[in-house]
Order: sequence, then structure tokens, then C-alpha cells
Amino acid sequence: MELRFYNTLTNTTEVFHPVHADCVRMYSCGPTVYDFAHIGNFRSFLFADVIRRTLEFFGHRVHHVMNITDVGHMTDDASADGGGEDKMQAAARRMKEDKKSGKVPEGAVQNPDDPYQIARYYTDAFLEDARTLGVKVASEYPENILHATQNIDAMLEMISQLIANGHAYVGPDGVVYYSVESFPAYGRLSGNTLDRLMTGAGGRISDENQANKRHPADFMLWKADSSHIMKWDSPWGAGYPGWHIECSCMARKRLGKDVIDIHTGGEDLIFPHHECEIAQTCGATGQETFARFWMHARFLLVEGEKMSKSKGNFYTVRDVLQGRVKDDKGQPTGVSVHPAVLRLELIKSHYRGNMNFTHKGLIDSAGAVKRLHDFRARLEAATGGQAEAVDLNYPILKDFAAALADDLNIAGALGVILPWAASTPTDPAAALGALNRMNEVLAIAPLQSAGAGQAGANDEQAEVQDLCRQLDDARKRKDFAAADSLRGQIQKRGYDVKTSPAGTIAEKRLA
RNA sequence: GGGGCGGUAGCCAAGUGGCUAAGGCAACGGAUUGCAAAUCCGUCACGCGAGGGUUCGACUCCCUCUCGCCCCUCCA
Repeated sequence: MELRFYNTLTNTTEVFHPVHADCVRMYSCGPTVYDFAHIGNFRSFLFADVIRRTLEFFGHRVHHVMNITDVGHMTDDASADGGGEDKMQAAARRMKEDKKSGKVPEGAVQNPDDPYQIARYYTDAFLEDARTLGVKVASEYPENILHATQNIDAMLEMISQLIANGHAYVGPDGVVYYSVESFPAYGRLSGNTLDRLMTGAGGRISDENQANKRHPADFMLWKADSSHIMKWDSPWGAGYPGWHIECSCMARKRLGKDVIDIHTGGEDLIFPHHECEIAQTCGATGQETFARFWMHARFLLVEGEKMSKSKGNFYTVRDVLQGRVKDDKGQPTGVSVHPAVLRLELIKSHYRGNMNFTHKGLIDSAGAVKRLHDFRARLEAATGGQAEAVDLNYPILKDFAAALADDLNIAGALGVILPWAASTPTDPAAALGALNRMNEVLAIAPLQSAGAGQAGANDEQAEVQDLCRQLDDARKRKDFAAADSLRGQIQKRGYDVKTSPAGTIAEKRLA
């Protein structure tokens, strides 16, 4: 089956073929570790994970690499002129407050003034969240998730190469800049060619720094700055690298080729970040192409609005899992969310459309996850867990595959799997085999990783079971007022109550 | 001003020139139940942002308009 992906570089949907036969090489822009990653970040990471799993589903070997941006960049004009406060310093300030207020556990970060400790803290949190949500590459840390701060040598090497090739220069301010005019293809990815760029339209460029550059769009590769919170020796003075150079270097270094297959990120990264990556990599390698396919996920809205801390609709992964999502009355639900539910919620709509994250959507996703879990349980009961291997010609699997092959049509794939999961397949062993294969991509039934936030579950279960026994007693006595009250108590704790002649069972709601 | 992406029922979301416009949730009717939940059966867009055009025929192609989102040196 032919795989087709939409390519930002050409603005068309193209048939995918790997550049090199041995495996597919893909690189995903990962998180900055100055704070917890939020669900919008994770939409993008999960999007990359679905690409990777889809490729594997179709039999490709995939080498997936992601970066961790742990260099402190400036809050203003990070790549252009390095003005403003450093993000690591801002994080340190916040961290001290959080330590005081107890938000950061005692001992988690010994010294907030050490940027490496802050980076470590948020890196660990990111990896934990990513594993919880089934992001495959997170289980390949550290070999396939690279820290910018551990790859400074590669950056210095590439910068030297760029200077030697005439693509970079040292400005009067001592800063090494990339010369966009030396790279005719600049603007091809984003459409922001030099003649069309409206300099300063974003309102974030200061004039004094622009004066040092040959062209207003030239961007920083290295800045000597002895006062910077993180700095390294270089031929251009002790300082720190520009924002874009880390991805160019780490992709090339870890994937081992000058031309890779797929590069992913959020839509905001198209310009300038990815445009600059292309200029750097191609400038250094002399190749015409850096990544064959550039794929971008659109933004996530929360309840129809941009996510922002001031609007109170800003959620991290742990906020959602621990029941801090607000319901339609604006109150946190207090009901913990199963990781598979959040994973499904963040992958279920097409990546090229905006996604609206809502409490209602989360409940919907919980229903779908539950149906798939129940379906699996039925198939396992019928087969003793013995699945029969099936190939892509198996009817349901074929339709599922066709949807995925068509530019990752997850919603279409769910349209195939959900009605099937309500049916009773004539051959449960083959059906279980098919479900297993589909779950290689979806990873929701089950989600392989152990769920986070399940601590204390045993105590609660025992209490709930006790309430169920009391409820059964009350029903036997025909004391229905007491029975209804007990049922209400169990439901309040986030359980569904199932009554049957065999006795009452409470099932934890997934969201 | 420039470069892109999207607008399908109450909500989420497929389809993309031609059978009656997938699927899920919600809702409603029924079976079941002490009443519920769960489950099962059934109902649920004469319509695809608006208006034109092409066509025997368009949600699907073309044009205009409109709304939303991203970017034009913080950003997933």
C-alpha cells in the first residue's frame, strides 16, 4: 500500500518513499525544558509518534530522533540578537518561588541557580509524561533523545563549516550570523522569501542589533557572551549557540545522513525555525535537501480558545491526568483521566486541522477507549489470549490501513475500528490479531506503559468494593433509599456502578 | 500588507464529481431494571460557511466573499 503524506515543503500530498532503503530517518523538534510541557506541545509530539508508528505498521524500520532544548535562550528575539532575559534565568526565578510554595517537592532541585538542575528536572518530567502517553521515542532515551548542551562540539563544527562555505560571517558585534542571501532557497518552506518578508512585522526586532547584520533576516549562530548563564568556549569567544543550529547538527549527527526522510514540528516552527534549519544544513552539507518531507501539526485550542495561563485553560499532561480539567461549569472535575484517554483525545483529529481540546471531548474519548478495552477483554476471553497473526489483507485491517496511509487519517481509522469493536467477530483469534496490529499505531487498548497517577488506587478500590457490598445488602433488604445513596457515593468517586444478579461491580471511569 | 491551513448535524469527526453524506458522543423511543447505570434494538444532516460558475450531475472542480487558526525573528 502506498503511503501518502502532506509535505509543507511542496504544499501537496506526496507518495512517501524512504531516501535510503535501510530505514526511515525522522527528526522531531522536541521540548524546551524551562517548564512543564503542555498538552499543545504533546499534540505535536504525539503526532510525530503516530507517524513513526504508522511507518512501522507498514513495515518500515524507523530511526526516530528528538531533541531537548536545554540551552538557555533569550526570552526576546532568541535567535536574532539575544536580547532580554534568559529563559533559564526566568525558570530559576520561578523555581525558587515554586520551591517556597511547595509546588516543587523538597530535594527535587537542589540549586535553582544551576540551569542544568532545572533542565534535568523538566527533562525528567517530560520523559515521564511522554512515556505515560506512549510516545515511543521516550523509551529510547538517551540514545535517540539528544540534549543540545551535550552537542555543542557538533554545532561549533557546523558553524565553522558555514563560515568556510561563505554562508556565515562574524558581524561587527562579534556575533556569528548566517547570511540568508547566500542561500537562494531561503523561504522555500514557509513562502517567506526574502522579497516577501516584512521585516519586524512580528514586532520583536530591535534596531540596534539589526545594524550589525548584512540582511535583516540574517540569524544568529553563535553569540559570545561571558555573562550568559550557560556558556562554552569557541573560536568566536565563550558564549552560546543560536536556537536553530542544534536541530541541524543533532539530526545530522545522530541520523548519520545529510538528507533525512521526515522532519516534524508544530506549525509555528515552519518559520523561522525550520526555514533556518534548512539553510544551515544545506549550507553545510552542500545538498539541495535537508528533509524530504516536512510535516507540521496545527495548533491545539482549549474549549475553543487559545490556551493561556491567564484564561485558566492552560493544561499540562499531569493537570489532565490528575483531574484538573475544568468541566462546563468551570470547576475541576477531580476525576483522574486514564493516559490512553488523553492520548486518544490528542491524536483523534486530523493533524492538519486545529484541534479543540474540551472536557466533553475527553469524555467522548473515554467512551471509545472503554469500548476498545472491553472488546479486547471479550476477544481474550474467547481465545484465551491466543491471537492469530493476520496480514494487511484482513478486511478490517485493510480499511484501517487505507485510512492511515492517506495522510494519517486517524479519524477515518477510528471510524473503521469503533463499529467493529461493537460487533462479535466470527473468528476471535484473528480479530485479536488484527486489534493488536491496529493498537501498534493507536496504543490505547492497551497503552503499553504503566499509568502514572495511579498511586493509592488499592486503598480506594477496597473502599469502593466495600460500598458495593453494602449496596448489594441494601438491595436485598429492599432498602432502596440506602441503595441509591450508596450508588451516589460510589459514582462521586469516579466509578460507574454496574448492578447484576451476580452482585454489584464498580468500574473506575476512564475520565 | 505577505505566506499557509481549515470551516460537514447539539458536540467530535470521515468522505471528496454520480448508490439513501462513515463512525463516535449526546439526545430521543423501546427491551432490561426496584429506579438507574451498563448492554442490546431503533430514530437522529433533503444538508456539507455564503453566493455565483462549470457539468447531464458538486459537499467534492473554478471564482468571489466570509469566519477561525498559525507564521512574517519567543513559541508545539
